[in-house]
Amino acid sequence: MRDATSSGAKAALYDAFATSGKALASGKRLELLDLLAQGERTVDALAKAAGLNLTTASAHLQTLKQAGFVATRREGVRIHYRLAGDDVAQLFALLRKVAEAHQAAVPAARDAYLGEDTTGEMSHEELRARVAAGDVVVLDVRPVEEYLAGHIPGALSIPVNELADRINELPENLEIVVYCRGEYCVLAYDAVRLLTDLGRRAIRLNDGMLEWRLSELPVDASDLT
Amino acid sequence: MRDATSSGAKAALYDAFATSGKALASGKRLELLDLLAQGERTVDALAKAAGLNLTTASAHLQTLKQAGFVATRREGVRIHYRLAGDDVAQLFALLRKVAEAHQAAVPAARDAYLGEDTTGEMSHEELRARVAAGDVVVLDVRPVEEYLAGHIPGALSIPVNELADRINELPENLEIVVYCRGEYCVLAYDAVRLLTDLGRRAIRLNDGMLEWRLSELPVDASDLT
DNA sequence: TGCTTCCTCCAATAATCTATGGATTATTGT
DNA sequence: ACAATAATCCATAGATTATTGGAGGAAGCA
Repeated sequence: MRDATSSGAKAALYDAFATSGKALASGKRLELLDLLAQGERTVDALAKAAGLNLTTASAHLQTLKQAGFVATRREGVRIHYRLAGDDVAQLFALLRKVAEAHQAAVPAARDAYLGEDTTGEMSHEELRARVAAGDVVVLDVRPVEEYLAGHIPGALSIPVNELADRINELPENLEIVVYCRGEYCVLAYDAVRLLTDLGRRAIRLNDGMLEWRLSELPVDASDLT
Repeated sequence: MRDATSSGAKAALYDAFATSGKALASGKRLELLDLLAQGERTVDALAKAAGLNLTTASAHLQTLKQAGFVATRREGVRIHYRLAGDDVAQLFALLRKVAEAHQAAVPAARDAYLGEDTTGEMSHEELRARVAAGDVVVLDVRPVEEYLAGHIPGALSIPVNELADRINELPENLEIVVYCRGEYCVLAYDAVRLLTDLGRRAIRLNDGMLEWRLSELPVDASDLT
């Protein structure tokens, strides 16, 4: 008797966990999570950033909401989505880490997407020392809205697509430490390649904003216009 | 040009992560992961323990293998599956934690499955003190093969379904601290209810074997026959 | 009130996933 | 070589999910 009841309850519990698992079961949704880890966004902005039809993006967001991974906030006519908590970002980061560690296809796909890294990378410990020494400048190459939502204190903001035009904003004599969203974000790779092609000394930061936040390192949020 | 290439590569990378996400997208697979977190098992044993058709279990295990979550070892005619690493157990545990924190359905499903907890639970810190004081006995109520694959040092093994018959193996004067697989494992709940009904003092350990391992607490493995 | 914008809901189709029985492969024992 | 056992592979029916266009609901503004 109890067995019959409890076996249904057992399946219900595992299925509830699986509801959250399902949220991680689509590349598009993971892309949305990656964007949301940078800060809150409207549905429309998310759809554009992820290259999705508005309706499709909305549907994926509903799936994420069912899993409890995102929360919403209405502001006038638009609805802002955000991650429901740091633990969600942590789960997302761990999924990627485990996938990279155990799934042969990931390193290959990673290299194909990010391209070669000719310069290596710098740890945040080293960055702190070099910043203290006045030796480097930190550059955030994400879209401005993500910079505004939270960035490394003291970092300059030049989105990678404006970098060629605005390179004169960067001091010529310092090494440039570039970061973007996270470990698998292509922007910093592209930026470092561009900067070195233009004769600057540039290196990627080991962490993107995602890892930086999860390490509980300090974050500045601007409310610049 | 690079954009066209890289957008395909981008999707490929996210889809590779999603392959691992998909492994978490079915209640049955999560149940298999839960079992595998206790130690390696053959396909047949897993199928029986999870109440699955052998073919279905095999198919789910292939999905887990594709995600890189499990590894196999052949021994004669049978194939033993095991988790590919501690990080997989960690991911599984975090998924459950995040789901419970953010998904309203989980606490309800949890209570429906586990039943009421009338006694509360004991932390592993407290357990250590009580064991040192010779105040308690630790009881593992999982199936014997899981006990053999790894258990808390000094714990007795009486599977919950044999508990009523073998209760005389437990000292009468000590409080009994019961544990099983993990936070959502019903065995310890059932055992504590049974023991208290039979007039013993019994309490659940806060951790199951999953959490115990992940906390890097000491584990004994027997090679009893 | 009517119009616009942003988003969600609904319906339909295509694609994918789950579960299962039967066939196939790998290994062991006779 | 043959039979037996354990597991995977294959084909398929049924269920679930993804995507999209269009309708509908909620604010805000004229």
